[in-house]
Amino acid sequence: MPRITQAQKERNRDEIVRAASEGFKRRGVDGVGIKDLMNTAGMTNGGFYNHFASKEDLVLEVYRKGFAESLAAVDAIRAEHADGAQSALDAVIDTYLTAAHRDHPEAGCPSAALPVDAGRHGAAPQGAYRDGLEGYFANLTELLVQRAQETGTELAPTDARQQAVTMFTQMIGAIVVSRAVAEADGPLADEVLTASRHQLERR
Amino acid sequence: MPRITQAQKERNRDEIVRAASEGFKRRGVDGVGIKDLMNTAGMTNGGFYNHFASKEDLVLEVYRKGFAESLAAVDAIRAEHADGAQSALDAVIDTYLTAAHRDHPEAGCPSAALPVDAGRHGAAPQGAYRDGLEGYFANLTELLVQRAQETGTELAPTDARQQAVTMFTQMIGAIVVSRAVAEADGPLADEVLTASRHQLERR
DNA sequence: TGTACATCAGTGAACGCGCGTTCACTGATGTAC
DNA sequence: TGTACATCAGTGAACGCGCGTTCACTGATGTAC
Repeated sequence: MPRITQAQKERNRDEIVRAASEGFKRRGVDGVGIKDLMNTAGMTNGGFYNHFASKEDLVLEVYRKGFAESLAAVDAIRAEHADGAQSALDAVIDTYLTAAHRDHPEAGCPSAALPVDAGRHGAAPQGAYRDGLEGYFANLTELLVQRAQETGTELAPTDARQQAVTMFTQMIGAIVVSRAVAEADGPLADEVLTASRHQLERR
Repeated sequence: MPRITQAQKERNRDEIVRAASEGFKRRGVDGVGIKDLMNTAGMTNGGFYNHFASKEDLVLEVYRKGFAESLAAVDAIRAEHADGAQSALDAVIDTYLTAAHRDHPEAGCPSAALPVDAGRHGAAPQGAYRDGLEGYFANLTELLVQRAQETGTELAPTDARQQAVTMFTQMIGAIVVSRAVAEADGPLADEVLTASRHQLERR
């Protein structure tokens, strides 16, 4: 059957990255093998190395692409809520801290799905994680500053930054913990999410 | 050389659990093999099954014992700071959100080291994680109620509980994220910890 | 207390298995004329 | 535009390796008398 079109090759590559992104976020980097990945993408194991030098190579690309998509989603929310920073912030929080996000890590934020993996894998993925995290912090800092301007409140830039950092790490913590107990204790998992949502929106 | 004393057998078993606890918290459950574990504990691989039916069995015991120790440490802090709930709370926060805790997961809290592993492993470890988490929530709720009484502040029990939940999930989030970027960006990792520490102590 | 023997904790090689990676092979694509 | 051939993406078996687990073996411990 092969060889195939160059356009098809590109589509295949995208399919591998998509399968890897979902698999890694759901089961962890070590929880998904090349064979699984390639089968999910509609191919067999051997072809993998026509696209990537190694699994680690793919991991790096997944981190990069995952954060780019995730940050694009935040930008989309901001665009939808152009009426004010407050409603944009609430929308980000409400979108992030949902049972849907908890139950579908494969479609969710890499920050929440891969923090422990990032700490354990090589330097390159960790750098990508760092960059993505900074993107979130910067985004949220902007929104906090904007909100302060809109309401005429005083807010020093360093305070805005600090609030953004605590806000996002709290959101990550809530999702991670909620996922950890989701199967064992659904109500507790829900409580963790709603508690953080209420507390963050009351600020 | 074998057979050995019953007391020695018990000591060997403890040594395996200790090695496993440190290994699992540092490298994840899948990151440490039986051979590693047994060598660290001063034995060879085969003897493992004189103590445990399977690796999963050991995992469960590590979760249980890890949380028990971790909660005992919180109790010790409370005992040391009998002068007031405020100082006890601050001491818990200050102990939890340190670079030392971030850099030494093997000696730290299982809640922060294993949340993602817990979400992915069997039902039994997840139940142990849930129980440990509830222990922390209950402990912090008590401290918050006590503080309210001491300062004569109004605090509904449900509010105390919610504050305890957000407090602890935020602490977990801060440690997890700080660890994720520690090697790639030390200053950012420190910022994450101090931001949460300041925000939690200002409440 | 002393002796004879059954028990069983630790040993380390071996098991089957799945992993990441390699490789000879294939045949349709892309290219040169 | 048509033909001849080099390219190379996908195939799937095979590689070495480390995993969790099993097992025959060992010899000191614990026990029965």
